[in-house]
Amino acid sequence: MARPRTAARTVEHPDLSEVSLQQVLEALVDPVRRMVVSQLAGAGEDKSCGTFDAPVSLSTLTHHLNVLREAGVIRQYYVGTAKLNTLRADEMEEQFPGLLTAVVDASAAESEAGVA
Amino acid sequence: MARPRTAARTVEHPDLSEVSLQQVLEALVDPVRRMVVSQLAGAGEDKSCGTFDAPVSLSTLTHHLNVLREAGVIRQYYVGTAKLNTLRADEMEEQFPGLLTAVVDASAAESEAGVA
DNA sequence: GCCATAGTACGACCGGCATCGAAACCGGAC
DNA sequence: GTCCGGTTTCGATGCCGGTCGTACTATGGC
Repeated sequence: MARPRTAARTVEHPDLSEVSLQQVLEALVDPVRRMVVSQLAGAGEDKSCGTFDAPVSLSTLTHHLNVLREAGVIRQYYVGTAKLNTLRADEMEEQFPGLLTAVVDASAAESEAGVA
Repeated sequence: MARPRTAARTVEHPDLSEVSLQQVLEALVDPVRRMVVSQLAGAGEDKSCGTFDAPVSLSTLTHHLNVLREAGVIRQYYVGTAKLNTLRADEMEEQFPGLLTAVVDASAAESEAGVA
């Protein structure tokens, strides 16, 4: 595969114009993935794979992160051994106005209600 | 079953406060159901079951309408032999602000782009 | 009463997705 | 070089939801 030795591992990210609404909705419909998105939105900071609080195994979590990345919801990049994740909130807002916000807000509202 | 003979057939609708975000997203993630919602939003008028343009059989369409109703997205009521469907847009907006709008708008934008 | 029309209920089939464990991998620390 | 922690890949499994056909019910018109 002629993998470059010197370059840091890179990750492919779709241009949001190539992502379908269907993909985004499928990405957001899974509760685990919505948890991830919520935690990213709430943290305000990038999180590495291992720092998510999700009731699944690590391999499953990796899968979910892949789905989110392919749907253009998150961006991933390597820093040393860690792989950090960040929301592509601004780009999403441009391509699907209000969508991510609505889901994150509703999700937050719901978990608040659950706590209260 | 002590089914009343004289009363018109009635349909059960959930209170939107009892509907979970999960349910709504699951309802909106299916392309056929999103078609239905888009057509309802676009028509501005109530549509009977048979008037939807969807690539599925009638029984499947009935199933989709049931899912949408149980998710609180649409309201159904009988008029003679017809069963009319209408969006619960206002209530949805209150319970899940911006969500339905974002999906419908994105859906419309996407199909426009497809046509263009 | 009888028929036509509109919609529904039921059961079956099938494909896809979430999930996991185990093994491989990679980069950095020592 | 060697080890380790973090992350990914792979294959297998199991479940859930979309789909359909058919049989059924209900309403309204004749």
